[in-house]
Amino acid sequence: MESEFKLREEKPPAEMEGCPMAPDGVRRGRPAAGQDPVKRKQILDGARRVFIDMGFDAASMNDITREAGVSKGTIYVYFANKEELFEAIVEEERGSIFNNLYGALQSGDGLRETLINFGMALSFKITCDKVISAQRTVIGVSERMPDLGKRFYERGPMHGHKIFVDFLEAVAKKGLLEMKDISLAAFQFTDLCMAGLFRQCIFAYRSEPPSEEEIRYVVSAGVDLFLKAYGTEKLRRLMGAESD
Amino acid sequence: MESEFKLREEKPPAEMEGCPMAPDGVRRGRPAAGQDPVKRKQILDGARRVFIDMGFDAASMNDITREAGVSKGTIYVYFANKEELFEAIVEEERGSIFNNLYGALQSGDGLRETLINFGMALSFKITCDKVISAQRTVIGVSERMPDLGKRFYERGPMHGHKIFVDFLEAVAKKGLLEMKDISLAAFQFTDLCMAGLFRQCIFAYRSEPPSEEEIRYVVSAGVDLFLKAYGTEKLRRLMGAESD
Amino acid sequence: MESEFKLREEKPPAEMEGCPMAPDGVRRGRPAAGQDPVKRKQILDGARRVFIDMGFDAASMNDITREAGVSKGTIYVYFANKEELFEAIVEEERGSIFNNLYGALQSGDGLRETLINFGMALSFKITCDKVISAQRTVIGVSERMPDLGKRFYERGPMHGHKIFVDFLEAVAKKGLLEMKDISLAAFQFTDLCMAGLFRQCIFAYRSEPPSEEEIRYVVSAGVDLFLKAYGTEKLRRLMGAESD
Amino acid sequence: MESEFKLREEKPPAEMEGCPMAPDGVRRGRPAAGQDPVKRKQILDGARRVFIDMGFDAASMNDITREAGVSKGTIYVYFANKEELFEAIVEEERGSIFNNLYGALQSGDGLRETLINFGMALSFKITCDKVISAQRTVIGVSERMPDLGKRFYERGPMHGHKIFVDFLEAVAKKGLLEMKDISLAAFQFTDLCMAGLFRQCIFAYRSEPPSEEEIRYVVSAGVDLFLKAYGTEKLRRLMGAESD
DNA sequence: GATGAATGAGGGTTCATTCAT
DNA sequence: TATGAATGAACCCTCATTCAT
Repeated sequence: MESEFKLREEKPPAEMEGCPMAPDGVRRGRPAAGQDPVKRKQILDGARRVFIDMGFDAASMNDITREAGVSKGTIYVYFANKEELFEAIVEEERGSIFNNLYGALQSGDGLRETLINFGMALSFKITCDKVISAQRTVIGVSERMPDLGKRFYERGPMHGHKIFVDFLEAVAKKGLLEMKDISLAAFQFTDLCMAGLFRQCIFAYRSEPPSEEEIRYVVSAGVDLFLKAYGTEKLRRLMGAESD
Repeated sequence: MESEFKLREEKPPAEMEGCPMAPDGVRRGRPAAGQDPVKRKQILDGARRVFIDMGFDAASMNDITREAGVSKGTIYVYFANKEELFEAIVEEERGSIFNNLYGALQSGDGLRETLINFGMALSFKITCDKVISAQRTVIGVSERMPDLGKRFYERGPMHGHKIFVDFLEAVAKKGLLEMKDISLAAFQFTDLCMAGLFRQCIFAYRSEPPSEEEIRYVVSAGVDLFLKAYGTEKLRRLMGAESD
Repeated sequence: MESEFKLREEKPPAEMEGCPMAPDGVRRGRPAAGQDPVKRKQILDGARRVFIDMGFDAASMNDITREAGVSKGTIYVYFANKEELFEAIVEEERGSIFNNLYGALQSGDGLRETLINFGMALSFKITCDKVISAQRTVIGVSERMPDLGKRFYERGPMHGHKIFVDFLEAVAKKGLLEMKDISLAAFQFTDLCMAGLFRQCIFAYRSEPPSEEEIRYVVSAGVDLFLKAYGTEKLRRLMGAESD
Repeated sequence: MESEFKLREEKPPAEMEGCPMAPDGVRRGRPAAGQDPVKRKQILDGARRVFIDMGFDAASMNDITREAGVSKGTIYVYFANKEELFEAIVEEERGSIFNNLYGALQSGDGLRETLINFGMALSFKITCDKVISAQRTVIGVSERMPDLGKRFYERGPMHGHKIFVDFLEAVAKKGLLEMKDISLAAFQFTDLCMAGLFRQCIFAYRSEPPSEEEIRYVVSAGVDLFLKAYGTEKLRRLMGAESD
């Protein structure tokens, strides 16, 4: 991503002399082959829709061409082949799903409220239609492209897991939680927040994503269970005071 | 091919009723079109390997032909088209995964031991290579064939869920557990038993399935959490006595 | 055809000993392979429907199997291959179309009436749905199987043509008609009787065969033309007397 | 391939309007998908040979590919499927057969000569090898694609029929012919001109098309019959004067 | 640099024919 | 003898990729 902008600032290679360039040194006119970020975005936007709706194999480059509104040849300038384009899409999706998912952990609210907010944000995201489709697409190819799935999980859920582990550690330090295995506790928490929901959505057992109320219900129950199991006496005192 | 004769003497499966059969009850002669269970198994076995390795779209009927060792035309005698063959595979897989998964609930053991045994059986099954591959295959098509995914979940995980709910209800009646929402508690339990594992496996973050020790560790922690949250005073007394 | 009956009377070959045979020497039970006229008829009846409805190429042996109610193998006992079966059908159809078509020429009626009756029988036959379909089927393969088309025409229309020529010759001898080229006159007559109709039907320009009134109208006009051109003074006198 | 450039400078056919075109009116660059008239012609030429030689069903797209010298995919850029390609061929053939067939009616010659010339042109055309093959092809599918056959007849023979009816009407107005039913008379005329020939050719009873002499013989006889039946006294006077 | 027409291998499916039963 | 399951070539059509324009 950065390289796009970096390249703009490099001195143009010799064969580019004669290319239109304004006196301010900013190149106008055509970007180098495969370097126009607008076109790249156009391609990715079209490809995302197609790949996520149909899956990797059922998506055809023609479909993508049509959806993106660019020519076949152009796609192959920006991406070596279907697979690389797909990988770029997956990378992008991962970002758009998991970035900004952990902000809830930084509110200064009480622990229970924070956990509920975080749990809901997580559960909402993971079970919403768009994201379920994207995950299906990734899972669908993970047998043949395990590295792709692995990278998706590593930079997505696993990255978030670490953030959450840090959060729990901080809370533990404050003496509000007591967990023998914080990483495991973190996994337990996230899975409690989606109890039953993730698999129901990913297998299309549910045709609609869970409602906000349902998510709140499941997350609340999960948080309660979590706090009952890992909350310290100190936490209980604090919360008792709070609710008074 | 030789196995044909061996198998021929087995009891014919239920769906063969109505086929020509000699008075002695042993079927003679050639089975009806699409009815030879040996050939059918051959096809299903080949197709299973191919579908589960490659996914529905990437699997070609030629691959299946080759893998099954039958001719292209023969497959179309037994199955109307690729999709029906796929559905048969999914149905079969579902059966082989989820049947006999809930026997652990019927041991007369103590509650904790029973839950651990059940949780381990479940977690083992769901995260083993074969089953992960199968689930990927189903998930991969659930966008375009939601009914297939739905049926898989309904007759697989959801069916098991109900069995487990019945179990929990019985235990609750004995006064050992106290749950406001038994169904939710059941989902929490199963997800706690696979805490983190399912998604790590399904996304190929792990290249190996979890070891028995790891599963035991996760399940034990999950059971403890569950019992701490839902166990009654009576249960605690019983367990205390037990562990003395 | 005759061989069927002949074979019945032959001494059964050695390997037939033990076959059921009544004391009167007439074999009961199974006819020799490919010799049972009932089965043959069954096959031909099924094949006729299929071939005539779909044409040679679009007809599948499976369709015929189903329509005839006999097994694939049996068909190949009676007919070496699809083409031979087709030829048998065409032969049969030819017979059923053109046999008994020339009886009208033997009525003792007056010439005009006889010609009208004959023309109508001809025109009716050639333009009725069943026969149009059959002719399309034959014409459709006449490029690739010219002999088949040739034989159809030769033994069908051409045979009838000769009968009609004989008729016209007899009439000419009676001094009622005077034709320089009787064969040409015969062709002219038959084509006048179907003026426009044949091609309209064969190309499906008409979706319905012509009605009896239409045929009568066309045939009457054709006969009038024909008689005006080839009728002698004697004929005119006779007909004048008749209509008085 | 070289011819491409030669032809490129021809006036583009009507259906090319809207294609990118330089201000000088000469189209530059590559034609749009399915729009290159050279390639289209190449495909049609190949397909025509194959379809007309083998009939619709027996013709394979591979055969056409080979005959046309273009790749399979290319055909499908120009034509949606086999049937549409076939329809295009039939349409083309119809045009090439029936266009310019009625010019003979506009010579200023005497009636008899005009009719003979027209009748011969018609008879020649309809019975020549190429056209017989084409008609067989159309007839062969008219059972399953009646609309195609209907359109062929409507825009071909039926269109010509109307032109001929107009001609006869004009002649009748001049008092040279007297026909109660001009349309029927027109059909009678055309069928007299091919008396016996059309069916003999279409059924492959004749392996060779009729010679010019034969056609002249049949047509002359047909015209004579026609004029004898429908000619007025005035016509006879005119013709008598002419032949003196 | 961008285009999209062209490619031809390979997709799912059907078919005439054979031959073990 | 009659059967119909099995065959595998060939069917129509789609596809990722290339390269002349």
